Amino acid sequence: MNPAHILIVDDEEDIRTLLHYNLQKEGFKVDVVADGLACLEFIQKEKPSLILLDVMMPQLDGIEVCERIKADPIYQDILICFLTARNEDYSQIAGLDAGADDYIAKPIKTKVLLSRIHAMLRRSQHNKQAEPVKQLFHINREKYLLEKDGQEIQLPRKEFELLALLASRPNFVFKREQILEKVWGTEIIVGDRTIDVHIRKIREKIGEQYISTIKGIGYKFNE
Amino acid sequence: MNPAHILIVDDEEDIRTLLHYNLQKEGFKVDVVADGLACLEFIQKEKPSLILLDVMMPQLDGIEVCERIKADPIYQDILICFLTARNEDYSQIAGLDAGADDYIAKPIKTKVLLSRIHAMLRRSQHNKQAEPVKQLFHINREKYLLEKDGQEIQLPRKEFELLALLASRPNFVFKREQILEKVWGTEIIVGDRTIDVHIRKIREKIGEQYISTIKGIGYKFNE
DNA sequence: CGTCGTTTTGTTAAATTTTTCATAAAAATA
DNA sequence: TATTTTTATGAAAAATTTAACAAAACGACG
Repeated sequence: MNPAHILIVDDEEDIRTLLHYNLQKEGFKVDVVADGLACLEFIQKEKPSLILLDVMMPQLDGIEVCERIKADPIYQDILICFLTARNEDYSQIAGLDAGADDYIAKPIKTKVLLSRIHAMLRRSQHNKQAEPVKQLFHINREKYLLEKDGQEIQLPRKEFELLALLASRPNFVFKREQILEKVWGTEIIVGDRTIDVHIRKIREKIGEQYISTIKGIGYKFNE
Repeated sequence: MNPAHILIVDDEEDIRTLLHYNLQKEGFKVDVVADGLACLEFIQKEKPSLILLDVMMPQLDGIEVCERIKADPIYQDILICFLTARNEDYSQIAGLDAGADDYIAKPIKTKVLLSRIHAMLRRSQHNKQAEPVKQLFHINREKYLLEKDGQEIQLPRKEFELLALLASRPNFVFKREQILEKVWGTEIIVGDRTIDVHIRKIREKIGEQYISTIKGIGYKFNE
């Protein structure tokens, strides 16, 4: 099993360095960003298993970031752990209500940190095991291609993004608006037929059975 | 949904009283025992949703109790939250490694306590939904389908919305106007027969027994 | 500048969903 | 019981939504 991927978000240089060092030593894949906005940008490219999120940050605070992340179905399964100053009781409350999975009070003790991280990962592991775990279908973001029973299938960018979105949550029905927002963004306006056409092209390439239409709602990727 | 059932385990009279009072006020079903052994005996008779477990107790300490509980598969899904003195880092670690789901440091602040309890319950709620069908009837909004004794039933949009509305409050009689307002909205005007027809289609798909007609008023979903 | 692959749009056809209507059946009321 | 009101049913019309196709617009690249 791959090592868990942890993203550290904190505005203080010292903390970033300390956490980075300790977590890497423990064998985790670690990335670091300095503020909330960078965090949101990061997860669009890569999806970490867990985010250590400082609450008190300039610009966009941790609570806000957490709410935005948890609001998006694609990111539901990213674990979020707040880092809070010891007496910020309010933050603790708001944070957990914002959907965080845990929080750790500063100053951070390494042993506690590691223990709680392991506990969180174990918990989420537990949840995942309930789901069927077969993947004969793998989206390779780096090479921009799709690996399906050994063969590699090339897809143009938009088709790739669309398929990647659907496949990111098998069986979840993505509404057309959601698809437009995720794949095209809010600025670019394209007609409704555009989605259909891309779906058809994808179906031509990977087979009909993987994507089904939910009429009046949208599309979903079948497990 | 029934209120969560919480068991308090602490050897200090004051703490027991305080927690009991606050949790009961919040609407939980609360029970109290004074030591680890009593706790183990209690859960053989009744299965609480969550145990607040003091770590430092004479005879059998919290860690030990926790390990024993989590060792038994029947009790896996009981949430355990430790109550620990603020600086017992060792306990925190050992406790989480023993399988606890969270811990709260003493002195306990009521707001923090409640928030964390709610967070834990919410998490476990979440997990349960991921698990294979427990309820024999579940409206799955994400997959946009109905799960009934293991099988998944697809419904067109209007039928789905209508069923979801009725099922959202079993045994509650929805008036026709209410149904129109909720499912169709106030702008769209449709004839009265439309509701009947949809009800019929739903009945065809899920069986007669789930929806009954209250003549002159509306419909209800039977539990 | 032209070519090629990608992306978007518009049109028409097909499929499905939603609504209406006429009539039968059931229940409530007088 | 007769009458009235309300709901169930079946069939068909209307509306909506998606698929399929063809063609235009776009963009990268030699």
